[in-house]
Amino acid sequence: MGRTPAGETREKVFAFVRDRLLAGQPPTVREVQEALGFRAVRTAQQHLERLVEDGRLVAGRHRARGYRLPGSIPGARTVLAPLLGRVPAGALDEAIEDPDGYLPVDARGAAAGDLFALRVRGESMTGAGILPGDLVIVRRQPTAANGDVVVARVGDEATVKTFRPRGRRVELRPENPAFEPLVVDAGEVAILGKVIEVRRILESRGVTG
Amino acid sequence: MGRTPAGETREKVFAFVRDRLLAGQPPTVREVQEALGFRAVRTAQQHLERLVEDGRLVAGRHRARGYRLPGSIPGARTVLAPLLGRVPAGALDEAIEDPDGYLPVDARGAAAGDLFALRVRGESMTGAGILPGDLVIVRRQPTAANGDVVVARVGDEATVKTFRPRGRRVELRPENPAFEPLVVDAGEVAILGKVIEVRRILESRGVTG
DNA sequence: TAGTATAGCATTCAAATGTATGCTACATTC
DNA sequence: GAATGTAGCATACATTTGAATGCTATACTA
Repeated sequence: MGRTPAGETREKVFAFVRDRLLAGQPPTVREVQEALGFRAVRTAQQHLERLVEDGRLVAGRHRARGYRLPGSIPGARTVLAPLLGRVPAGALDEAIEDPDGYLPVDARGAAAGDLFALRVRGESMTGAGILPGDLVIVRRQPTAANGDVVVARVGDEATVKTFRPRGRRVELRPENPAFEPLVVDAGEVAILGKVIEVRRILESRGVTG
Repeated sequence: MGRTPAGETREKVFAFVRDRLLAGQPPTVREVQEALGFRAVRTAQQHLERLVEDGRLVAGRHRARGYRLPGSIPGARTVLAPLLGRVPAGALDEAIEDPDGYLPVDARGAAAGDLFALRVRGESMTGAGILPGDLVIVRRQPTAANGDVVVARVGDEATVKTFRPRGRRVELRPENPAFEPLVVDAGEVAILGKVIEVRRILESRGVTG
């Protein structure tokens, strides 16, 4: 097999490895070989070595699937957040054990296990551009700042609302004039987490799972 | 070392593996062993086997770091869509070479290279829940169906609008009464793609770059 | 008390996988 | 045209890593 123009193949190698890494599937050298159509392992290996030399990849020595992107916690940028079918009445951990699927999320600044996703029901947040059926990505945290959009549980029901502390009480404010704010004692509301992203799927592709 | 209460250790094993998988770092059997403090590889291995039997994990045969969460093949359907800083006047491909970053997208039903992302400017689509600053995930396609939200280019400007064919003309309709629909000859408008997803980042985490 | 299932340990084997050696061929440069 | 750098191939080797064999000990149950 003849050679290809300078640098061209290497870009393809890098793109392949990068995509696999960001997708959470570190490739083996032989997977790179196969993906690029090389007949020799060594060829893929050399491309990877060059990418490491150029500082575009870093290699873990003798580690299976050991290539990583530099300057990043190994592969940790994109994580899969479990999509919970319903907000559980009990512990959140239990619901996470049996998700409806997973959403790929850029987790920069959030720990892997701290994220989950919910499907929004009702029109109480349409004023904030959160429509029924939208998916919210939530970072688990027990408190929130004034104005944060949070997932909170009052009694057995969990809702998405804007968080407004009112002294010893808490206002959970819908962003829709047709709905009434809910004001309860701080002790009666449990903050499950903060909404860090909203997604709307316009064309059904389902979710991974 | 004596035994621990039934099931307790297995839960820890599962939690460890799940967290590692969701973080994009599939563990080896020996990493599980070390993390749980087992003195024998076999012990970790057996726990993993049981988790597979119970259907809580799936194992790739003889694959290094081959354990996965069932029903989700992490990354297999997740691709990275390039985020274009501006809609290019010229060919889309050129802009894709130099993106502002990447967004992880569940690509079920779409080829990897067919997706890109744009940041929405202006308030012309607020009625459809698309706010300024939102990110739209776009699948490249030259045509669209009536009612699709599309990215279209008229002259040098690209906009996000609802697509309404009007015979030989095309109506690009904003979803905001404060804006006027744009009606032009079909020849004057180029459909760059269809918006298949809308995202809003409520807490700055940047985008994968 | 015997029986069974679970938890764990020590060790070995085999497959997967990273790494190295040596070679040919093409393109560019001097 | 020789030198040099890049691209690619075939193969061998070493480490990592998944999988297997056999054993001991504890808890629970019939």
